[in-house]
Amino acid sequence: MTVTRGERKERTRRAILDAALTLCEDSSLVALSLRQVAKEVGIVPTAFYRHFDSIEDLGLALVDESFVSLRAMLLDVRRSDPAFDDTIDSSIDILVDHVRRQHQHFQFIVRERGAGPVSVRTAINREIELCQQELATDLARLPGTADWSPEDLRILSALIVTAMVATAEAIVRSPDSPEVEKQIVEDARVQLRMVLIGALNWRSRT
Amino acid sequence: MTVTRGERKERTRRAILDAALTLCEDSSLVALSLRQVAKEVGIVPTAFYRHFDSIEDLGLALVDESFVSLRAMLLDVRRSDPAFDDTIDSSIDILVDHVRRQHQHFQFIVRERGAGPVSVRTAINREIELCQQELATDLARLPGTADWSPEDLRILSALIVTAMVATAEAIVRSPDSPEVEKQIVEDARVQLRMVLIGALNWRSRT
DNA sequence: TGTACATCAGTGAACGCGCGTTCACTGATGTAC
DNA sequence: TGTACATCAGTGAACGCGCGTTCACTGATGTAC
Repeated sequence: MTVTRGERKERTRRAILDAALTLCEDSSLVALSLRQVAKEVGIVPTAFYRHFDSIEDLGLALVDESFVSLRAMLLDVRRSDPAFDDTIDSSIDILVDHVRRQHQHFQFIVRERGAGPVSVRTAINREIELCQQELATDLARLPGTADWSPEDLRILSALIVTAMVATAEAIVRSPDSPEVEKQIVEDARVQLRMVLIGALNWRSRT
Repeated sequence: MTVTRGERKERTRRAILDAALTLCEDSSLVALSLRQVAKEVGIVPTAFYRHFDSIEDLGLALVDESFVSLRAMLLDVRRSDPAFDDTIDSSIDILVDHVRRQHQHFQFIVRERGAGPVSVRTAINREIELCQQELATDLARLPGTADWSPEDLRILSALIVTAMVATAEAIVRSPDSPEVEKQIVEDARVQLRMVLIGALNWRSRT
């Protein structure tokens, strides 16, 4: 006995998750059928139920998994902490690198956030809100934001997250052309600089 | 004869478009069936074909229609042209007013942009790109941007469009609570101010 | 104005297909003794 | 170590249902004379 029953089950579960992510590259979870997933994995449709209650349940598992990889990225960003101006470049580099390597996860998040089953949408939006809050506490440590109100930190954080999500979306959507991607990344750098220049010239009103 | 055959046909077509928009409030076009639409309208499924080739074809018609109302909004924004600081407030007021009144169109655009059939996604992204270009030429007329490069105008325009789309998304997604909406609108104002302050302190490098 | 014919939006039956879900099952893996 | 039993991931047949699409049709509206 080289592999246990538990290991085999875990492998099939993994294959189901991967198949769903792959099938979701072209369309949304709401257009995905249990039978399509089973066929892609190479199991009989009823075997699906040994692992998930429904496609929606599978979707929630994919949300968890996707945010694990996104949080790993945010941890990388937080760890790198050089001089101010480099922070922008290195943060974006880390984002782009993760989007490229985990493009299925990012694509899943950005698409299902608006289009998925209600429970999946809710779960994703809650996670993104948490990311915004974490970013806000990070921003509070930046020089120049000492006297900001929590409100303004929250608003700036939301703006940055929106811009970065849009950047990730653009990369994921763009054809695999290095030039196009380079342009998107360069645009993101400039946008983030504009936002931070605005922020540093911003007078908190409370 | 009070109504002509052409008028009757137009009414049914209108009813199909409205039914599709209503059914798309909860889910995406890719999860919408021809039979659901027909049932909602009160016609037999086959009658659908007198008006559209497919759900995808119907989707493209909805894209056209949605951007007609969005362009009407942009025209309103462009018309109102008072002092600089009021421009932000009045522009956002106009946006919010349109989102509230045409919320089906806005919801359709933001959801199907990422989740719709490929042709629908492509059509929406092309239209949004046009809006960005138009905004860029508007921004060029603002005081302080005279020496900007076309590149930087384009990038700023993209950032503003991203932030406004996110605002529209948040309004459409939020419960019909006046307080929540007020908060979203206030956040959008602050974000736009931050961005423009950043922009005016931005030195174009070409 | 009246009649005979053409148009065409909407009808209703029928089709084959993929769907989610049920159920009793198989046989390899795991466990107790 | 060997045997007898339990577990359970995956099987395969079957179900009723909604799907897109075909086809021949109806009957009110429109047009030509």
